[in-house]
Amino acid sequence: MDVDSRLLRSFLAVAEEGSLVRAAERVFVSQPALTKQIRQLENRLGVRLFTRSRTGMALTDAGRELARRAPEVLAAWDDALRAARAAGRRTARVLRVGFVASAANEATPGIVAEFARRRPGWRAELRQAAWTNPSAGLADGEVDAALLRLPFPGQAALRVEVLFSEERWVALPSTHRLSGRAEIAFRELWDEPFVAAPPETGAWRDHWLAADEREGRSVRVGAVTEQPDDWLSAIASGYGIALAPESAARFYARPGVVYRPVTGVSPSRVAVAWAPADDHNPVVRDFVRCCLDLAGTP
Amino acid sequence: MDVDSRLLRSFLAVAEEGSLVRAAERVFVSQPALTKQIRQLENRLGVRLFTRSRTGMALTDAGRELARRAPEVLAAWDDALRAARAAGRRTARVLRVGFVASAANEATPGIVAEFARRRPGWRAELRQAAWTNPSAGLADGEVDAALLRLPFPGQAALRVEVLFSEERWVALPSTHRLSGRAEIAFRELWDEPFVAAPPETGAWRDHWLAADEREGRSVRVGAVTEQPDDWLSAIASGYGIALAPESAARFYARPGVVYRPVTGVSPSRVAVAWAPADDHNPVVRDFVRCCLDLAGTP
DNA sequence: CGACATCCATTCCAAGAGGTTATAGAAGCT
DNA sequence: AGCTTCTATAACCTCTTGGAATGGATGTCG
Repeated sequence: MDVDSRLLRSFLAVAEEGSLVRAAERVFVSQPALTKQIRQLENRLGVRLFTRSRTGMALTDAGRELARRAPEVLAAWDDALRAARAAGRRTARVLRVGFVASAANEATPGIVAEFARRRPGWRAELRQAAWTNPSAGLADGEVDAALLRLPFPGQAALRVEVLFSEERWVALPSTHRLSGRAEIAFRELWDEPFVAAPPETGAWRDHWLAADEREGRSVRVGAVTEQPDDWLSAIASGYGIALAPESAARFYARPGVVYRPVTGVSPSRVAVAWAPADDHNPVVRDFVRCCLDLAGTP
Repeated sequence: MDVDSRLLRSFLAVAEEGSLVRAAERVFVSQPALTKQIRQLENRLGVRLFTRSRTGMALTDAGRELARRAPEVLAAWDDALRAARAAGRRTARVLRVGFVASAANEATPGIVAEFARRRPGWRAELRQAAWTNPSAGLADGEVDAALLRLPFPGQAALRVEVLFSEERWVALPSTHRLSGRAEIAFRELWDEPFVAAPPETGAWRDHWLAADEREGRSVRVGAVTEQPDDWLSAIASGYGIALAPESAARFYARPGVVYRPVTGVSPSRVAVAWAPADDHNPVVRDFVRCCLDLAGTP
């Protein structure tokens, strides 16, 4: 009765999409591969899970039953694996800290050092997350704590402590007509194309487009990027401009890109976040303490 | 984070046995295969699950955590698959009925026919179970109902209705010194070697050895078999004798084996059993009804 | 003290699972 | 009729996985 959990995930994707083609691209495999996976699952169960037709794949009774139960099974599964990993980290005395690129700043090395001082024997392991993962792996248990920019999707389900605020500047190609200005009013940028984060990052994307500080005007998106490198390239190549924390001017300097202060946009806030399950985890608490203590003293 | 459930089962086996070699034979794979499976699981989790030594495999903290959670995850998994299968059978209008070989009798075809009459469109599917599976697949959800001999292991967790009683006879090799007798007292057989069911069948095995009707004397086991064919062969070859229901004389006649009435042993009881979860399942209830109605009328 | 037994790890090889691309086939839509 | 949009199939390739044999380390026993 052994089934790879990937089969169940594929099954759920097909069940939810109602189509092999759509599910295939969601799960990042080809459509024939999915066809085979589903058939394999059906054979192993000895039960038809879908009725096929030109209009797509519709669940049978058996399929509906499986689709009803599969999510919690997969969740329990992931939980167990996560718990094992966490236990391993505990004995190895490693605290995993995720961060999104833009949250890196001058205080970070100090925080890590201070943590090592307060927790002898422990080590903070930093892992950078792509922008498609706006909670930096906290939401799915990949890390124990995260340094983030607010707001981010899933924020409500996590504990968050704001560390400091930082002005938002704008990153321009050096060839841009405004690149010579010492300071720019945000309203001058309303009609510029922007380099944006992927749509699935929701509120986070909107924040960096300052979507709600444009007095209702819509945003022109000139490019979508997932990583700092691509982001810088896109700006340098003139696909668009972008808001960025002031510190990006130091951390993400690159020929062809200039950073200028912007007036008329709210500042950005950097925070440390952790899972509610770790509220009483002394190691996580210590790390958060370090962050708060060092936030103001770069 | 996809993991084949087989990996988890292997992991549990190693965790429980504390040894790759022993776990390997329990899971029916070679030891190198298990070595690889465990390492694969560890790599995928990024955590050591065992500390290796010549004395065996000892769980790490992470391993202990996983071992603690894995069983219920696997159970939930199996439950979900079982539920899907059951749903499929429901729409296909198939009732699966397990039976152990010795419970087959003259009434069985009548029961199936009567069930088909009462539930038009439905079909009872009979599946014979090996003696190593004394609940005939009911305990693990393979079947919806089962025809069994009492007592059997796991009986307490199931619903049971006795259908009828039947005398126990003895099956002897035709060359046996007592084979000419028309009737035999059980005490005359106390010192004979018996052909027995595998040890894991517990109370069921003891019942057919009449272990508690020997006034304390221990049983000599001449052979262990798992299937009727082997059982008959073992008797015919003189490895031992065995108690059997009277109807076996008709259902399992074979040259070289004779059946004789025995006095001094209690009769055997045939029952229909089902899972408590199906208490209100009208189809199962109907089937049970058919069994009860036809039990007395071969 | 040497032969042996008992672990787990490693190597090599064969078989199979599972993926991809290309294509077929069915059926609605314009 | 031609086009689109589904799923199914075929052909091919790669990588995984399991088995047998073997190695290495370490107790154990005569």
